[in-house]
Amino acid sequence: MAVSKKEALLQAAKDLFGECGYNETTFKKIAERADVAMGLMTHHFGNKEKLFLACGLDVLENFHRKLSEATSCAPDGRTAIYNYCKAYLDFSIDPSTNWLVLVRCSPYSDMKTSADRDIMIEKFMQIHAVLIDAIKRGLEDNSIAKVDPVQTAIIIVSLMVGVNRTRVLTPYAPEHFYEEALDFVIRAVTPGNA
Amino acid sequence: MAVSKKEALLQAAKDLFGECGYNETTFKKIAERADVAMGLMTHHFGNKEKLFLACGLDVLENFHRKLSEATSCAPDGRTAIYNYCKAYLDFSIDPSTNWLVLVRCSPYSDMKTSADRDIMIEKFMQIHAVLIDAIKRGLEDNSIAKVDPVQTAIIIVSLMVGVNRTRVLTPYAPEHFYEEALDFVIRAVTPGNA
Amino acid sequence: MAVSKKEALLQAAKDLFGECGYNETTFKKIAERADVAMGLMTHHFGNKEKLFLACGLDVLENFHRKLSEATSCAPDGRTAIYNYCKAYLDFSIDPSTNWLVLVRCSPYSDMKTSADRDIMIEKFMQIHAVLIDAIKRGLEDNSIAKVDPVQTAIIIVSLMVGVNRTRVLTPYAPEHFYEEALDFVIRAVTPGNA
Amino acid sequence: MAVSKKEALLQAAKDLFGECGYNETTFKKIAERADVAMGLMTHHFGNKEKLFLACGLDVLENFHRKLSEATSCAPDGRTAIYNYCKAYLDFSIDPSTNWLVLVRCSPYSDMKTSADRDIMIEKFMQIHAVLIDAIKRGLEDNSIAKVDPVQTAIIIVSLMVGVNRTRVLTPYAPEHFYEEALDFVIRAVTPGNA
DNA sequence: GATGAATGAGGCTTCATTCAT
DNA sequence: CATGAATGAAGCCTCATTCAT
Repeated sequence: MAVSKKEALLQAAKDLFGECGYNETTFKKIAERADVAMGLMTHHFGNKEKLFLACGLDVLENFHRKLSEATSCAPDGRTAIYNYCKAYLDFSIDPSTNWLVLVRCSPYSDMKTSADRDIMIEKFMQIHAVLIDAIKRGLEDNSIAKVDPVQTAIIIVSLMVGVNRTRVLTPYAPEHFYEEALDFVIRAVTPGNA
Repeated sequence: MAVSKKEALLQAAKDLFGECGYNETTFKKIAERADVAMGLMTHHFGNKEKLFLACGLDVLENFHRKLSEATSCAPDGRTAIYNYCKAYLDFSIDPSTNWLVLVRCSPYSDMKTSADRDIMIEKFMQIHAVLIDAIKRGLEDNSIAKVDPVQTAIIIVSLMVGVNRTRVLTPYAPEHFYEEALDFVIRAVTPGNA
Repeated sequence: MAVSKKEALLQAAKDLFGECGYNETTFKKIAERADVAMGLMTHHFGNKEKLFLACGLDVLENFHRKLSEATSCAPDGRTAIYNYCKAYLDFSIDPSTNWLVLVRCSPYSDMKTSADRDIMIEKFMQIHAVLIDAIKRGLEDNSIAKVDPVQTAIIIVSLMVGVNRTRVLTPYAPEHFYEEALDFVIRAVTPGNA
Repeated sequence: MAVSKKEALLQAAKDLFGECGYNETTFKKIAERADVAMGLMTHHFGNKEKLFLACGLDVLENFHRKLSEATSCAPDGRTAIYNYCKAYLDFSIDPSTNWLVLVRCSPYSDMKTSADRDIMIEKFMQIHAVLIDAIKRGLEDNSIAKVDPVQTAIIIVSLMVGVNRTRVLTPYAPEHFYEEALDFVIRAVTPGNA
């Protein structure tokens, strides 16, 4: 068998959570798409929330890797920030990443078990950490203005969250919206602008 | 009776949609909190989605009014933009506004009827329009840099969306986060920074 | 309507719990026998355990009334004890009393919620109390031997439990088994036998 | 390996049937406690009911042996009866005997296959037979009153059933309850009391 | 307008049992 | 003998919605 049934299940779940959101994604839909029995889900993942957690973490891990790669190859801090944002936005519109899982489902609302939520929160922290490092690097090599790394990182990530939601959830995003957003970020951190 | 049963119902619904999200908010919970019969819900509002629509529009109308007031009293365009963002963020953390209705429930996921969704989208457009006007004013009175009003408005709103989600849904927001975000916006539109 | 649907539901549940035991009695079976929708069960009784509690208490209340009547009309304590045991055994083989609910289902095993179990335990205590009072009466009017009323009551009830189970659950009970059991009890409490 | 996997399975099953009852005891729980694979269950025992039968018979065989030993060493019939009851009650509160298997699970409700049930019933008959023999012995050596051996045996066993249930399932049993019950039995069979 | 009993489809989950390895 | 992934029927319960009063 090319992929195990467990993998097929996880992929089907990622697809459906991203397409339909948490509540509209039913065990039946997942089982049908993965072509396995319904009971296999609780067998492998325990329950719906744990399955969602597995999906979310899977996406976040790939995301984290992409962001790390993008920043580590940058020649300076400012470029690292740019690369981070670019990688973020690219990832968010690449259908193969199942990014929508994290947009259509809310780790903060759909996960009722606080232990599971904490795992997710921890993973998100790592995403922030990559950007914080990039900003610190920029401060050291003087490629960006003097800003507070943590505050700035969270604002930039928030901007990414916002523009991404605007693009994938609403009809308001104009052409070249992502490019503009990248400009906006760089403008805000470039020395001489503060 | 001070408030009509219909009003009590709408208020209970706004509270619960904001607290629990769309799916976890049931007719029974709403009826109990409003202390009315379940059947009164469909009687007055038709169905759950229409009730949610009524809640969302109610919040959005108050939101729109607040934003309009905030921009109209500004002495110049740049201040209008600042006031807009300030009013946005203030509104979002004022419990009496039931803002969470729009955060915990997604007009894009929870509303299955496209007609209802269109009404909501139209209302959101008006929110954007207020900021676009403020930016145009800033371009005319030269209080801001030369930017594309629509692009910039959507990016700023996206930033508001992002920082708001960070603040009300996650544990990542540091102290003075909203103030920093306001600075970030002003920095990005002030002439000489572009 | 002669009987309300809620009453029909309770009766069907009593019948089925007695016939099939707790686990083999399903919502579907009950709903079908009562000819109502499945959802009406949780609407009226909350959940399966609460429904079972309602059944058990209903049977126990009738039981308690029968035992009280039987003892109160006795001319002396010894007869009161006899009447109690007779009423107990008669009740246990009268199909219209739904006694089997308490034999086929175990209030001690099938009720997972301790609050519910406590309610049941309390009700059983009242059953014991009736016999304790009869024994005390016998001690006062000297119609029985000097025995400890509580100890003796619990042993007699235990005997009732045992002979009842033997009769309704096993194939071992010979003819006139209940009469023999009554003799056995009276023999053990009659003065001059101790 | 000290114990075979089959033995480990049987022991785990006896423990769990006694702790949780028939329905709450799942193959998964048993397999986990015995630390063997689930599939080994059906492999060795066929199905759940057969496994339960094996557990019940195992307990009953030990029980039968204990009762036989207790009566055979008695100097007279009355003592044999006493020893029987004492052994019964001692067995019922010795955790190592897994007696609870026969209390928490009902051979009459939980075994749907009548063939299996018949095997169990037959085994229970042997339990009765031991007491019937003791009573007959008492009639022969005049250590007890003139009673019908079968009737009396079944009543005494019923009493054992009842007091045992009172002790292990309910909170009603007072101190020295078992001693009192033994007295009660002896009082009822001692000559001069009838 | 107002009530809440009644409906029934559908969701998540459990679990004995099978079977390929 | 041993494993545990896989199955699928069935259970309990939820809940928006209807309707007679």
